[in-house]
Amino acid sequence: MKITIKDVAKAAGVSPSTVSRALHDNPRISEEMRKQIKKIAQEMQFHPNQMARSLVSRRSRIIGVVFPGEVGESMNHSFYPSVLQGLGHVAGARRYHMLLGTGAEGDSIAEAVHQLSDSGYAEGLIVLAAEAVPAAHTAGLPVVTLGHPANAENGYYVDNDNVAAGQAATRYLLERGHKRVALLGYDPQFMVTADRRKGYQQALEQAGLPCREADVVPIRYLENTTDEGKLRSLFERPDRPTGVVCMDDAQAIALCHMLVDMGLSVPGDVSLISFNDTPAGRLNNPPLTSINVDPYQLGQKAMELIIRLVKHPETPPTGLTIPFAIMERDSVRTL
Amino acid sequence: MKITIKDVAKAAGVSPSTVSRALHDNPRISEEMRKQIKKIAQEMQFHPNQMARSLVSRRSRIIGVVFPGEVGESMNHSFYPSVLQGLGHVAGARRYHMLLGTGAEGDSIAEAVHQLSDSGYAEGLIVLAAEAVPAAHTAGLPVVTLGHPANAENGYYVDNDNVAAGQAATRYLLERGHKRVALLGYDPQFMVTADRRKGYQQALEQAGLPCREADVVPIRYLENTTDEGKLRSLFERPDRPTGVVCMDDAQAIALCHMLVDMGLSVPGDVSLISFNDTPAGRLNNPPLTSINVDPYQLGQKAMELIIRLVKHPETPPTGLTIPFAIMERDSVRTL
DNA sequence: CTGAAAGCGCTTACAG
DNA sequence: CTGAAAGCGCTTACAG
Repeated sequence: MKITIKDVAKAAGVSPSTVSRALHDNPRISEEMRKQIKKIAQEMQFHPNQMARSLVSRRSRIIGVVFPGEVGESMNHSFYPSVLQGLGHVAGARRYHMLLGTGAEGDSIAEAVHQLSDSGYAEGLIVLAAEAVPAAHTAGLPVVTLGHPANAENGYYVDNDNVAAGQAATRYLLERGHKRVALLGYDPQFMVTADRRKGYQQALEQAGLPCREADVVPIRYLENTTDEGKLRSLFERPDRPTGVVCMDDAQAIALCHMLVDMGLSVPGDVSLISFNDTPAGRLNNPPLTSINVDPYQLGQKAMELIIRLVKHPETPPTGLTIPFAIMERDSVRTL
Repeated sequence: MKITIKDVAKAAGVSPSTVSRALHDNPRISEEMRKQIKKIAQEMQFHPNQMARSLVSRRSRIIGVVFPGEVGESMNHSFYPSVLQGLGHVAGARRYHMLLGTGAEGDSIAEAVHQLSDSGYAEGLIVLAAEAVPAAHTAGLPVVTLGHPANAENGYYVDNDNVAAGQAATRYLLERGHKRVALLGYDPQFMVTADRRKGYQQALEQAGLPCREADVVPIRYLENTTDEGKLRSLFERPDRPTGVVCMDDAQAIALCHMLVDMGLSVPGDVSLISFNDTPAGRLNNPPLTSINVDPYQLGQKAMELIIRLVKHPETPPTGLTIPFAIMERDSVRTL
């Protein structure tokens, strides 16, 4: 039923070897033979069986991709879709495929990695999280992570310089006359926010400003009412922050709503700068000044790196840093 | 280097056939032998080569998934991430993998389908769009689409009853005293919006209300200023609509901004009901009354259907309808 | 209950 | 320039 290389060989009156070579543009085949065979293969709608091909070549042209959290969950973040787009474009251009780390409900990222490497299909893995991936789990597959792992020297990764970004965001506010700026969304569990916090502190120090414990609000989402209470009280104080650096547009938007609800105006009373430059942030009122971390390029570079890596496993550890840009809009006021 | 079934056989002092059978829990192997072999395999960290396995079994346990538009692009829509989550959960539970339709910049959905089926890895395809997929492109692979194809009788698909949904949304407004309701976001290119429009018209007719051409605004996004102009003029008229059905929360949010900008209040002057029940819609001020089409379940059912289909290709054409629900919030006022 | 053999569909030295 | 043969790593009738 399914047509094989033998069928083509028979139809062309040659051996399977010759067909194989013709299809691969092996130079040791006469020009006309090659054309002839290709034409026949085309007519017969022959598609070489990838399984067989991969079995001998040891190359599947498949890269496994694992997302943090549950599959799709992280997708809601606008950051990941852009990353995926970057990954997809270079994968497509290089004729590679992406295999998704699926996983039953509640599976951890380690399990997804495990499952993907065990599948035996992927030649390499892209892990969209900086958490160290236990080498034992990757079954020897090369891995590139998005975000630098704890021991950056030994890893393959693509990342922003998040301490520089945190510093830049903070400085942006300081340079516009803000003396008390808060940091919203710090989560010690995530390297990204830890790095940005570091930059935040540096900027404060360099400006000779104190770094108050109460000013960094270590929450991730505003859903939690306890946390919202903490936030509210921060802005109820007479010496409230006049500027805040938010880890994500979504937080900034929620904060906006809260402030307006409290009778405070943005940027009239409080200026906001955040991260990720999302569509929602652009649609916000006021449109958010936000740092674009170039997720598309992060994705591109990650895919390029893993492809290089599967082809040349001896590639020395590599860390790529993608530049970020402050997108100036209307949520920051100069004092 | 990479350890094979032969190595395990040698270590266990049996033939490869026996190892294979033990690993597959073939009943014709003694209990102790099975355990023994499994233990050894485990210790040796043996992972059977999937390529070889698939080559003989003709089963890859891989389902190809193609998204509309460019890879990742559609992900920004919150609808697709949820679908993906549904797909991923059942795939994971059934030990299936998902292969993404990648594609170079600007590739069409047809090309993605083509590329995926040509890859030879996928046993079946899920196409997240209702556009008819030319059979010629699928190379005989079973396909399930999200959204009913033009000729629903012959297809395999999962969908909402979008005419009922359009009708329900419209009726929701009519029942609350609205006499003139507009429809925003109609795009003849998409079956979904065409179906909803049909439902909108039915609701109007059933209420004995006229269906004015000017009241259906056939645009997709509000980015386009010309379109915004058209919209504005619609609401500048004294007999402006008091209610509008939006195809998506994002449009409703943008419309909200526009109305506020025009000095109109939501829901004071204009009531809004939209589709997709997104996080952004919930965070909007006011929170949006929106129809949840249950994308997660759409994904689950689609994956279940394709898996059934690859196992039993003789399954007769099947169309699954997923129920929707109106999530009542604060963007609709009773007149 | 277990093994030897054939085969899945391709590729690639090895001969010629 | 082309073909016959061996082999990629597994599975599965076929014997015993």
